[in-house]
Amino acid sequence: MVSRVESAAATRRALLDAAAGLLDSGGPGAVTLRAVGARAGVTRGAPYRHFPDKDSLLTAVAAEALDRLADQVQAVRADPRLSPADKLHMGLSALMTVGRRQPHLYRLMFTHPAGDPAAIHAAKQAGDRAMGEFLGIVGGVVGAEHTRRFAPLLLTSVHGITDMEVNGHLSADKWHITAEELVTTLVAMIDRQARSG
Amino acid sequence: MVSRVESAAATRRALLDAAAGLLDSGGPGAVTLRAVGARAGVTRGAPYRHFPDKDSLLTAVAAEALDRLADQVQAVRADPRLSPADKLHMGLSALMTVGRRQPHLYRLMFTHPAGDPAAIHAAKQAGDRAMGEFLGIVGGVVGAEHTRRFAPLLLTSVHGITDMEVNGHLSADKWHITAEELVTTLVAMIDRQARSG
DNA sequence: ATTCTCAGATGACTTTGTCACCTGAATGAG
DNA sequence: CTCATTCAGGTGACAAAGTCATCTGAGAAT
Repeated sequence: MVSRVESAAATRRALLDAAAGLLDSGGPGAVTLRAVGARAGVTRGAPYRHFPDKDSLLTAVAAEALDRLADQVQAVRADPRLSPADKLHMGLSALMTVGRRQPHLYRLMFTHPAGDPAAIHAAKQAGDRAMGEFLGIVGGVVGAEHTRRFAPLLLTSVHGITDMEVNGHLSADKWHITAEELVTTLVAMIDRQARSG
Repeated sequence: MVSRVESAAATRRALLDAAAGLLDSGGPGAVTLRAVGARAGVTRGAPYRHFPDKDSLLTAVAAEALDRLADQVQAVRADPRLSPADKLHMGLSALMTVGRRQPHLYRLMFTHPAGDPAAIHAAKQAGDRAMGEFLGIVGGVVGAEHTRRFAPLLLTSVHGITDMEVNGHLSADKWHITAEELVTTLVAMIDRQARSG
């Protein structure tokens, strides 16, 4: 026996999963409310019982992805078995992995959120949390006094590297370098800079 | 008296300008073929005489923007009055300026091009040219032997900084740092690194 | 037991991309 | 100069998709 709220929660979950699945497999163009509904086992109008509009649904998907990322980074940060350098590497890898495995979702995560204010706020909240976790990890490597300067640089740069790769602008043919090499170089440079002055 | 080809070329030009204008002022959602046609002084079906589909039109807009960027960077690179450091600064500024003044266009430029193969090819071509100019400028600063390593890093990083700023993920409130500071730090680091090791 | 609430279904409207077809003017052959 | 041709552009039509008004039936509250 399923209570009404349980059923509603399950549908909401199914809608989010359906939207994320369609986004992954077919890109933004494949995410239609009709397809989302069908995949979630409901009809085209049902999503409006859970989200004010399509944008809000997409933004909720982005918020969940950012939350998952924040969780991952938090877990890495809290793992006492890892060295600060390893934490940094794993944290950055987590970000790049999203870009590689779910390029459309990655784009959604870093696009200005749209939809109703509540959804937008949730996405920003999740993004801020993810960023906060990254800041903590970077701080463990370069020291608190350098965090303000280097953490944002590291994050934006790795995002740029990932974004360019995701969009096919990092073809190995022409650049003769991989995303990993770029990140390694960057981290080494920042590490050295923070150490020496 | 306007020959037929002149008229057609003018319409094509008007369509591209209209699409770019709508993109700038209203975002991707405002770019409908009907609106583009109206703004260009033709009707909804006319664009199909010049572009196979909407994606190809957008890709052509992106290609032109990339070409303009390449021209700008080329001009900077060729200016004998500028020092290598100034060229680098101006080249990177040109990129960031596009992001700030035309955020939607900027996104379009760095998104995987869609549409018919010819349009896609043109966009890639323009992108490659812009990249080549940047490579040249960076090479003038860090030396040819370091270009392969640092030019892509610089470009992807500055793109990431710009993209994050454009999408509102660089709020000064939380990061306590500006895009300019990030770029300055990055350039200084790379410069130092290339000089010493 | 009755009424209420709300998730979900359905029909309808609007916008938009796209295509088939039509039209008139510039062009090129004779 | 005349006429057939080519092609940019207009028009009608259709399907897909977002959105809303309305309806319905099953759980929840009284």
